[in-house]
Amino acid sequence: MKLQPGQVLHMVNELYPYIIEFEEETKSPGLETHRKRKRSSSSDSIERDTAQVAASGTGPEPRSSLSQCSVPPKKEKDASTKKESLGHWSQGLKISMQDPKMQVCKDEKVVVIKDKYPKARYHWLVLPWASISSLKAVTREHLELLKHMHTVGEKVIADFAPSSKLRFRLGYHAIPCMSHVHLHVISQDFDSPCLKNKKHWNSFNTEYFLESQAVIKMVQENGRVTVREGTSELLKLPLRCHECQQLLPSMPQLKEHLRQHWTK
DNA sequence: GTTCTAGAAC
DNA sequence: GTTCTAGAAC
Repeated sequence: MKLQPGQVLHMVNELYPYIIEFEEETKSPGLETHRKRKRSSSSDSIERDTAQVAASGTGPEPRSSLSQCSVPPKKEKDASTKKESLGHWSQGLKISMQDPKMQVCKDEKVVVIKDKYPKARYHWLVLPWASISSLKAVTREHLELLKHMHTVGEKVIADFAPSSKLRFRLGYHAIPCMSHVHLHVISQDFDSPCLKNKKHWNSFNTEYFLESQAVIKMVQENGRVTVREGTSELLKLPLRCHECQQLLPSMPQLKEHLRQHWTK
């Protein structure tokens, strides 16, 4: 949907059934900082506006206005079948990273959030503000950004993990499910109820997990990130302990085995 | 990415 | 009979 000049978009907090996204404009890079500033200030004004709308609009007949807002018209079928652009799960990071409640820390280039389903005691994601869909889209232009993401990842460990012998790894999934480039910063205890299956395990404990340093080196030398053929098959490999290489026959047994490596 | 669950594996 | 995995989700 496209707003026409002068058209007014009314939204009511918590009641509006759609997610509002502002499409990235592909203009000259010189306008970038200006655009960013403009967007953040406009979102401020949107929050104020919606507060006013909600206060005045829900006064006399809250029930009727609520039902009007929350029931989407059925003819909007094409919006959901379109492309995976709006509320699709794979776009979840784009929404989480904008949510101040999710943000662990941020600077002018990146934001850090906690993984919504952490696979270890400490599991953060470092995301660039710039919209980079995946590692496939990464070029030498992003080299400094990748280095910065790594630095911020290490800073988060220093600032938020208790000073202990807890080991961390920083890296990317070779074939991520979620859109928007994100650096995993994950402690090596793998002590988490969200760690449930072979895919979870192997995505962090095979070559499916690309070390941040290796990715940086690859971009430095080749100008892009290439993923080996058959990488998706790595997720089906047998379960092997990352500390002692022992093979475990099932996830419950792997999780039980991992306990013995925890520092007590 | 997760949830759910049929049926394989034990 | 119970545990566990792996594939569908409209």
